[in-house]
Amino acid sequence: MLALQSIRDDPDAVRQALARRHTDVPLDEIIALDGRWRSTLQQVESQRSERNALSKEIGGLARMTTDERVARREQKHAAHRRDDLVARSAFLGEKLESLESQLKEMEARLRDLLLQVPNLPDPDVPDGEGEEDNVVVRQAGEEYRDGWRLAHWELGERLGIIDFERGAKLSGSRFFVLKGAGARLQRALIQWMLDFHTERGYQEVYPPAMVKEECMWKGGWLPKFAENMYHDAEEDYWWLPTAEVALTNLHSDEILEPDTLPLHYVAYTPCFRREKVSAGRDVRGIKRVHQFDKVELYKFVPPERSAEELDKLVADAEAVCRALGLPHRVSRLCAGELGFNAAMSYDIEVWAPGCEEWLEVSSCSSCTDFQARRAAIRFRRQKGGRPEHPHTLNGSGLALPRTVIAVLENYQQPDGSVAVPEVIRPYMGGVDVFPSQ
RNA sequence: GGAGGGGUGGCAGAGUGGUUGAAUGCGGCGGUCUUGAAAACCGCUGUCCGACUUGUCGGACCGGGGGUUCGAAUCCCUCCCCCUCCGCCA
Repeated sequence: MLALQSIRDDPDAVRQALARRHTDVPLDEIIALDGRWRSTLQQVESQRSERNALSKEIGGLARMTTDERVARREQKHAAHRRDDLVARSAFLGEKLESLESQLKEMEARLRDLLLQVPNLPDPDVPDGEGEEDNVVVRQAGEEYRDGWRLAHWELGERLGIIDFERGAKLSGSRFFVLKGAGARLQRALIQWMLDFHTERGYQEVYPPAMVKEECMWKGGWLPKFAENMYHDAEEDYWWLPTAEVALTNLHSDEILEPDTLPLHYVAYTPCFRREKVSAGRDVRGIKRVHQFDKVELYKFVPPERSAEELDKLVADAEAVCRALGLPHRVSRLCAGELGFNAAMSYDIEVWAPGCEEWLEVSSCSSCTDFQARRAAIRFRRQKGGRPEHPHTLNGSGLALPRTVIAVLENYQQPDGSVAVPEVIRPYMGGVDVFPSQ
């Protein structure tokens, strides 16, 4: 959520920044409504102030009428005056009631509008509308093709480690079953990644996989992505589309004490997405599925450190690719490609030489104070200091099924077997190759 | 799922429907005293919103929402959460 104050201060700057996203935002309605809201608020508050003063006086008079020490005559006088004030207060109350209900309506509408506005792109984000405008900032390894490599769906089936038919039998399309060494490989990757990031200073977190609807609003996933998430029909449970939601909300409605920032978290969770928006795309293989696992990195940092921390976050995700020996590239997203919460993002893609495409395995973003404001997360620099909103950053480190794809396709041997990356072997119980069947 | 108990400031804990943003204690910050520290004493010590002379004024907040009333932390309804006991269960 943007600060209303920043829109008031410089509406044109906000308008121009949002225009770079190429989406419609109800900014004019917000500005107009805010003006009406403030003038109504002033009326309401001055009337409340008047009523409070009357109440105080009524209270004093009421006490006089029952006080034995007060003369009969004066009690009578006080009672009259009290009745008079009560009548005035009642009249005031009626006027207030209608103003207050107007005010409430405006507040609800204003909030509703404000929640639809995405974050402002950082000035350093390149212009552009689509994927083709993203800027590759560095690449390690080649986008190689050598003819004989199988795509993971074929390779996985031949090795007996990915079972699409049974996945579909259990749950339908876009579900899969991993077996034997495949299941083991994914588990090994998860465990290795958690250890990897923990050693680099992230604290491991195991959050719930279902959260309240409120968390989706606070995390910036509602209202925009309602179509893409699963939720319980009877109870207020929403399945995580990413651990990011849980991690954002870890500190919602909190004021963090001095010296608690920065906070670096790493969480492994399953993630659930409807993929309604992408219906028909990537239906083969395990690239785009309804349930997948992900190791997520998340940071809460003081605003002045977010740029530096974003670079480090990207570096940490890249380090995973490097350690696994996967060809990868990093690109800075253009303004039109930024997610709703993000002010700046880098995507990390690994090369999959079997299906011959770049796979997005991580998207690292700075959400500036946007999520923190939505979720009411604040911190103090010193004891008793003014609370401020921290910046929040998130990124995958990495998304699993796609990493599994990349490992299988990059490490397959001409004889049909698949080697296990060096760093993963200790987690595979000594297995260093999946033999061809 | 059944029965009962409870949600008040950073914590503990008061609070007959009317000068209660809220007693008191602890903690924290500042000061006096002291060579220094402790003790003692004194003062300060929440969050959000609005207005403008930017320092002050006003408003809101006692789990959430609604109601009664001239006026609600206090009364009523409803929801949520926590605790205890019983049942069930990985």
